[in-house]
Amino acid sequence: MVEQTKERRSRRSDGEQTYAAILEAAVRLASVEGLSALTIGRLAQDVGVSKSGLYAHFGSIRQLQLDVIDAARDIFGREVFAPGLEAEPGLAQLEALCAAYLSYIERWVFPGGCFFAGMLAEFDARSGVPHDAVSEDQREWVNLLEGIAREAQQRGELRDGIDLAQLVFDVTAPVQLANYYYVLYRDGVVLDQARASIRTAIAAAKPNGVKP
Amino acid sequence: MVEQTKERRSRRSDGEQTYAAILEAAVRLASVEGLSALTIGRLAQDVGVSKSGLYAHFGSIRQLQLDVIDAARDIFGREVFAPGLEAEPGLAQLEALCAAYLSYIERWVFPGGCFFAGMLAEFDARSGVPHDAVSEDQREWVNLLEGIAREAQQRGELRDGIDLAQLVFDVTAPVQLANYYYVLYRDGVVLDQARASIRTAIAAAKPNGVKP
DNA sequence: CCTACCGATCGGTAGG
DNA sequence: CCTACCGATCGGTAGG
Repeated sequence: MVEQTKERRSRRSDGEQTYAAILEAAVRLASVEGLSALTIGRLAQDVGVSKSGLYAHFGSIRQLQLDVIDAARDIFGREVFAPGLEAEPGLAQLEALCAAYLSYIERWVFPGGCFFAGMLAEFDARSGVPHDAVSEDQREWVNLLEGIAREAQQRGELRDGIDLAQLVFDVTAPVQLANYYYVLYRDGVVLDQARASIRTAIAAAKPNGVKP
Repeated sequence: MVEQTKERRSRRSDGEQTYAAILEAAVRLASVEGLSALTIGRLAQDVGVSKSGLYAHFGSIRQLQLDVIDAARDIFGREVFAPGLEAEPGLAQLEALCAAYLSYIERWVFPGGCFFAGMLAEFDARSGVPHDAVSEDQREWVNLLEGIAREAQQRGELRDGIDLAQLVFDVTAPVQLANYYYVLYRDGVVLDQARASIRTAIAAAKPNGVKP
């Protein structure tokens, strides 16, 4: 009896399935127009439910925004962190993470480009919960990359006296700019420019690399 | 008589003065919260006029947005282009423009960081008039810098076979990321990282510089 | 999950 | 420049 009920419900619009469908639509909308442009009314119309239907799932627009951020984090983890971290720890992993990021941009995982690059620009100058979430997410990226750079250093893959934070900045800047310009112009040249920039920064960090 | 009338009007809220005050408030609001967050009602309350008072000046929210963009362009020209272009044509000018940009960020010319970096992220994925304006403004920046790099090349300041577009990308990426991170964390370290990044890129472009 | 509703605010207009 | 208004949409709630 119980199983039958479950089956019947999941064949239609099961609660979880609806929730996932709503979140996916919300993430896509927020990635293109910003989290601030995400309204209950528009989203309800997009998904084909009533406004109060959305309130049953999220309770408030703030909670919806938080759930959207969490959903985007899952996607980023799956599409960038996971493949990037499969590489050998050390410089190879730093390169792999940058490559995974550029691939994620190139494959239009989000229709508006990197969700978190969008959030960064949308909330950097404001205060509040989304600003703090952006702040944490950027710290997480930088801290992860600095940890990987430190691992590379301990493995002797870096020349003496290198500034790890500077190295992370030097690979983050090109991937970030590539994201905005790729979305704006939809021209892959900028991805190649970012790749060249990263190659140069990593080559310059190696012991036998050119010293600036 | 005419002069007296002019004087009396300018002592109060002259039309031009009101227009300028409205635009300044609008530019500041848009720089922090985005051009999409700029509403007639909020702006009217901020400035202390009625909504229809704003319509007398701008006619529509779209026109207000265009006027805001134009006002921001003037400020950018005065604060970045003008001081940057005072340097000697060639590599010195490329360096000076980047330095002027970072100074403009550091001095909080706009309370939300670089107005056009904000616009880039807000409208890169949308279509419409603001998107096209963003597109033109970014092209203008890149074209100006590429022209300066070409001038440097003709003066023999660059090594053979250098990719001018790549050089421009390599100095634009750090200033762009520095803007977002400086607004987010309000920590000048990121400005120094951008300066170091630019120094390296320009040094590597010189004939006697290190070749990657 | 739905319909039906709330006050507030949106862009914009009429008339002065 | 103002008051007074328009229909549409906002986030959210009541009651089912």
